[in-house]
Order: sequence, then structure tokens, then C-alpha cells
Amino acid sequence: MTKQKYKPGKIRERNNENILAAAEQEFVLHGFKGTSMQSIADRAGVPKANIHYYFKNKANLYRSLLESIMQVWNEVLSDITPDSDPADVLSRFIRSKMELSYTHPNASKIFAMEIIQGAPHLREYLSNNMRTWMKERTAVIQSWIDQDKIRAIDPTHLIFMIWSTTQHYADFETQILEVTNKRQYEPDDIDQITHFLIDIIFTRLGLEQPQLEPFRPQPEEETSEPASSPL
Amino acid sequence: MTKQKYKPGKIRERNNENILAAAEQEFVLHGFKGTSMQSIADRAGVPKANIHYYFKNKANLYRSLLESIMQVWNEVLSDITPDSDPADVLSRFIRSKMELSYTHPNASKIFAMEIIQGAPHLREYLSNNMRTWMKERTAVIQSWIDQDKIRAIDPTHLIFMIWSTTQHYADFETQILEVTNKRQYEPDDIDQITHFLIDIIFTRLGLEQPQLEPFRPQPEEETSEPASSPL
DNA sequence: GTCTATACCCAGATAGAC
DNA sequence: GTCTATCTGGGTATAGAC
Repeated sequence: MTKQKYKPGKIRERNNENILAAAEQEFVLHGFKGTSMQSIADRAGVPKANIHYYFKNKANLYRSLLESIMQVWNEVLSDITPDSDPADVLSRFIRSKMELSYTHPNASKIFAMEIIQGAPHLREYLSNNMRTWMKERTAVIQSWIDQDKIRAIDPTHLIFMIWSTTQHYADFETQILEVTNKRQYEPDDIDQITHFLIDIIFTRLGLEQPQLEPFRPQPEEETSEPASSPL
Repeated sequence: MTKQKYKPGKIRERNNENILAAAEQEFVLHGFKGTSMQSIADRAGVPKANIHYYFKNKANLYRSLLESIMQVWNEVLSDITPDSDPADVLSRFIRSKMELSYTHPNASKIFAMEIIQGAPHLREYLSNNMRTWMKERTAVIQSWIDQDKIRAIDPTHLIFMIWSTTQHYADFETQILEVTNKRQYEPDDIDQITHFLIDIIFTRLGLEQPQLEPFRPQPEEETSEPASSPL
């Protein structure tokens, strides 16, 4: 009879997270149109009607997922200024992206599928936010070039290169594990790839290879975040 | 009444190609599960039952598409030997991949979505063919290192880097065009990106930048190949 | 807030007339 | 070889009892 000390809305919050985690799995496996509300309900262990009660409809649920993904996406490379040390900022950029590929592969995959299919649910967001995001970053990189901090390079394609190479390890995980004959990535793999990418890019930019702390993922906390948290 | 000089099976062949081209479009937009046979039929301008007559079922049609994609995929980097000139082989590798991203973006996208979703229709192929493909290539690159033709580097991740950076321009086309504020890629863009990638990679490998013929796509022939040929 | 039952629609696939 | 009509299952969404 001891009434649990859940603060109001705690149950709803937990249900929300369970449903989002289940939806993430299903959307990765079958895409937006190919995923059924029933399969999400089954995986989350709730009746199908409850998902409609919480999220209204499938498009809404999917958009909630995309929003939580874009939120994390926007945190990387947010501390870049003309006065920054390029080696510091770029190595942390590459490293953060690699860590995200390791810790949140499904988020990366859902984003990738959304873009590949023409970004039907994300077009507005892209044109509103992405272009200015890019303009600001490339302007800073160009200022580094003008200050002779790095060798001249096309800043836009440099960012595309870092995006593509790091996200590749999340999105094409299946192919990479098959080809390299591994069962799963280990933290050491993430370190090795991060060094590989920094090595190639920094050589071209005329930067010294930085010393990096090895990547050690935090042991999964009990309920601080759901296991497959939306990115 | 002049009986057309179509060789036997010509009509069937044309129908096949139309259906495959329509299927390619639909599978890119909606994924395997999300695509309906009706929408493929509508796009191809044939009754739905005919597709079942030609391809038996959806999975079969999809696999036919994947096979034609893998066929083209396998042609690149097929002429690599320990005696080859690394600068020549690698620059043509990068260039071919960039040209494929330009000429066959949908093929790249379908392949990407298949891998992202866990390669349910391609797993067997991957484990049978891909690992030996990779072993052979990385062995040759390692031999170049042993011969001091290029600076030491991890051959496997070098190939991943070329795959990811080149395919990115096909798969993430929507995002890239939005961010760079373009309506579509031009042949000049392909040249510029190719040079960008060769520049960075060759600098790290200690190779001279090669002279490259500019990329000029052949003017679309009338019926030599369907407009949206399967890769 | 929760879940059963159901309305309504569209999917893949095939039978069978042409 | 072609296409209409139809079978059967599963989809989204909601009404309404609990």
C-alpha cells in the first residue's frame, strides 16, 4: 500500500521513454512507412491504443524521435571560434562524432534514412537551421586559414569529410563488422579509428597529432537514461 | 502491319527495365517494406499483376535490383595489383566512386538503406563475397607499404574512408544541396570533390597529386540504357 | 489513464477471363 | 502474355467500456 514517491507524470514519462526506445528500434529496421504501430507497441509492451493516446499518430511519434536526435546533433562543434586552437577543436569534433557513432548508432541510422529518402519530415528544419550552422562553422575555419593556423582547404568539404567518415561506422556497421570479421565494436576500435582520421586530416592541415585520452564509455547507469535512449 | 524487327523477348526486356527503373525510384523514397507494388506499377505504367508475372513477388523484384547494383559495385578497384602504381589506381578508384555517386545516386541510396537496416536481403552476399574482396585489396595496399611506395597506413580504414566520403555525396545529397544552397550537382562539383579527396589522402600517403581529365558525363543516349538504369 | 473491439482502408498475391 | 476482379491479411486510427 505504500504509495510510490513518483512525482506526478513520472509514469507517463517512463511510458514515453519506453515507446520512443521501441520506436527507434523498429524505425531503424523497417523505415518510417514500413514500421507498424503494432510492432512498436509489442516491443514497448503497451497496448497499441496507448501509443496513439501518447503521441496522437505515427508521424508525430517519428518527429519526436527526430527532434531528440537533432538536439544531440547540435551539441557537437558548438564551441568553435576564430580564436580557438584548431587542433583542439577539430580533434574533439572528430572524437565526439566517433563516440556518438558508438553510443548512438540507431540515432545516426534513422537520421541517415530520413536524409536518403529526401528528408520528407526534416526538410523545413534543414533549410531553416542547417545552412546557417554551416555558414558559421566554415567562416571560422576560413578565418583559421587566413590566420595561417592551418593550411588552406575547402572548409565545407572538410566538414562533409568528417561527417561522412565518422557516421559511416554507425550507418554501415553491418557491412563493416562483416568485412572486418568482428561481432561488435570495442572502445579500442573507436580510439583507433579516431586516431586514423585525425592523422590523415591533420597531416593535410599541417597540424601536430594531439595526445588524446582513450575513450572509455561510462558503465550503463540503471535508469539515468533508457538503454537505447533516443540519441 | 509491318511487323517490328524486335528480336524475341525484346518487349519483355523493355518491360523488365521499366519496372526495375520504377522500382528503384519507389524503393529509394519509401524503403523495401514501405513500397507498394501498386505504386511501382503506376510509375511503370503497367498493371500490378504484370509485375507479379515478371518478378513473382516483391522480394524477388527487390533482389533483382540489388543484384544489378552489386554488379556495378564490383567493377571498381578490380585492377589492383602489387605492381600497380598506387597513385594511378587510387586516383581512379576515388574518381570512379565519385562518378558513380553522380550518375547512379539511387543505386547508392538503396544499397545504403539495405545496409543500414541490417542487410536482411544481402547478408549472405556480404559474408560470401565482401570479406575476400576486402582481404585481396588490403593485401595489395599492404604490399605497397612494404615496397615503400606509400607511407604506412591502415589499408582497411583507408578503403572505408574512400567508400564513406564518396558515397556520402550520393546518399546525403538532400542535406548537401540544402546546406550548400544548390539545386543539383554539376560535373564541375564532381571534379572539385574528387580533387579535394585525392589531395587529402595523397598528402598523407606521400604521393604526388596526379593530373586528371575533367569529368564530362556522356550525353544521355536514347535507349542504350534506361534513364534511371539500375546503377 | 488504460485497453478491447472495431471501422475502414490498402497491402501482396492470385484466379481466371481475355 | 495481359489485365480485371477478388481473396486474405494487416495497416492506422478511434469509440467506448472499464
